[in-house]
Amino acid sequence: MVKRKRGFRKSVPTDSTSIETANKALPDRVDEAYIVERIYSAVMEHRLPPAQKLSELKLCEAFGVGRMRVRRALLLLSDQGIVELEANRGAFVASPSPKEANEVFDARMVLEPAIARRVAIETPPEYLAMLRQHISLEDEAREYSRGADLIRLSGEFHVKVALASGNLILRRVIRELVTRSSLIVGLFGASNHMDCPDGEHSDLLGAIERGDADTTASLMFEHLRKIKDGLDLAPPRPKEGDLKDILGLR
Amino acid sequence: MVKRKRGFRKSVPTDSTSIETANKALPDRVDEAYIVERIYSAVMEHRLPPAQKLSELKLCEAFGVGRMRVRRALLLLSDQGIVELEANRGAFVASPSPKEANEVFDARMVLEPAIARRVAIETPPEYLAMLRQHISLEDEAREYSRGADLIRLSGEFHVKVALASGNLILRRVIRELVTRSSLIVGLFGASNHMDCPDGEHSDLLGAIERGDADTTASLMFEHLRKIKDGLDLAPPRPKEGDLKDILGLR
DNA sequence: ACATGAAAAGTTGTCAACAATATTGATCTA
DNA sequence: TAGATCAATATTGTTGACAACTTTTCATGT
Repeated sequence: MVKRKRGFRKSVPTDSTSIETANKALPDRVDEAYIVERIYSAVMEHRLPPAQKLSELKLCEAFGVGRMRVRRALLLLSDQGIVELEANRGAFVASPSPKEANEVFDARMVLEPAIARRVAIETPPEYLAMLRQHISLEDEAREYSRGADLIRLSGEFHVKVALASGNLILRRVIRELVTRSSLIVGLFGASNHMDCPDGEHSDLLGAIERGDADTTASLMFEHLRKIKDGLDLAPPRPKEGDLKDILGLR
Repeated sequence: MVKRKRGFRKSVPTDSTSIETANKALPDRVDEAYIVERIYSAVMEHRLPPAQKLSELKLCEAFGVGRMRVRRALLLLSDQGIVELEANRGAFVASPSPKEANEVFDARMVLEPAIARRVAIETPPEYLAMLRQHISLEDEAREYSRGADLIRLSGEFHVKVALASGNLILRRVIRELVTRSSLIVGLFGASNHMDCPDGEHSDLLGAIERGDADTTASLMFEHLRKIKDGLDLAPPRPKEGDLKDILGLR
């Protein structure tokens, strides 16, 4: 993405923030890509809620970098729809409208079945092992009711399926959509949070392993449809101008 | 993408560059998105060749903006694989390796048939009209042997098919891949440049109009395969270490 | 108490100067 | 002449200061 050669971070703050919760040791060289990755992760784990303000100063302190790095990272994130930049107001975690949410899931329902079909047709065995292992992680998280992990793992499964195509472009596209979906589920997720219904990932992998392309594709499609149907996208959140309607003053 | 409110460009140079060849009037507000769009276009029209140096100073003069804007635009472009940033050396139009070229076309052959199928199943009529009109533009360019236009139009057709899904996310994904393909064709295009063979776009649209989803998908797949087969991706360009091999000094 | 509006504080946007690195070109040597 | 060395030049990377804008605070008047 962006190459660089030398340099040192200047100050490693010891306090933890909502992004650096894990308090991992920062890498020697913190570049834009690293900041983007961490924010990606935080969104996937629902640690960064939609509309959360991302102050430049706070991010600078959290990552121990100058403002330039942070601004570049935020620009990249905004280009991917994870962050929204408002002029002179700063950066906020994106808060997709129902319309955008629809678009994201619509896109996933077109793309992911095609990718899954392709994976079913031809996959290096090491990827199959990876997917099996991933599902066992999900089972574990479910068994011990570790909700946060389960949310993240459910999303990551879809990214790993795309990765199993061996094509990093496909992985990137799906990863972007999955991350946005994570925000959407956080916003519109119904009470009964069946984000990724229990056995479905396993069924899907079964079809892949059998090389059953058609079943794989339709399982993926239905899987996504179920997730989407589990959302409450009905009421387009009111905009400023709708105040009269809301107050019944028409 | 990025919002802003007020401001003026400061100086509008009158000279034309390889990017601003058309010498269009610059918009009142030149933001990153505009610069990105113009470079996109220039790549699609093969006016910017692979490995072309994109000097910050030249771009600043061409667009009449400060260095910051240019750098941000270049960062976005590099994130999309259109531009490569080398530390302390600057920005260059990307020059995909055969491996990357393969990955791009591989991704397209997975994604585009799925998108086209979806378009065949359900498309607003205004989009169908748009596609028909586009094809007539292609015919015209072919008839009058306007090669540059034909190249650009051939790529744009694929973007418009994605747009016909009504989903801007899908359009964006395909646009990125088509632009990269344009670089690839420029690099590896065979002598007999059958970039997008004559009647194929028309056949494809026919299947879409009939609502024949399966035929649409397979026509798109075969169409892309033909383009890819028309490339000469065989010899992975030698890297530094291979010099001995090349010179037969093993 | 409430609303209004002005000042203050805080945050983001922009720019210009400087530092670090790469490139060019001249000079010298074999 | 070819190659190497080193200074001069040009380009990119980074930083800090300042300008523009937003938000908050607080005083004032009704």
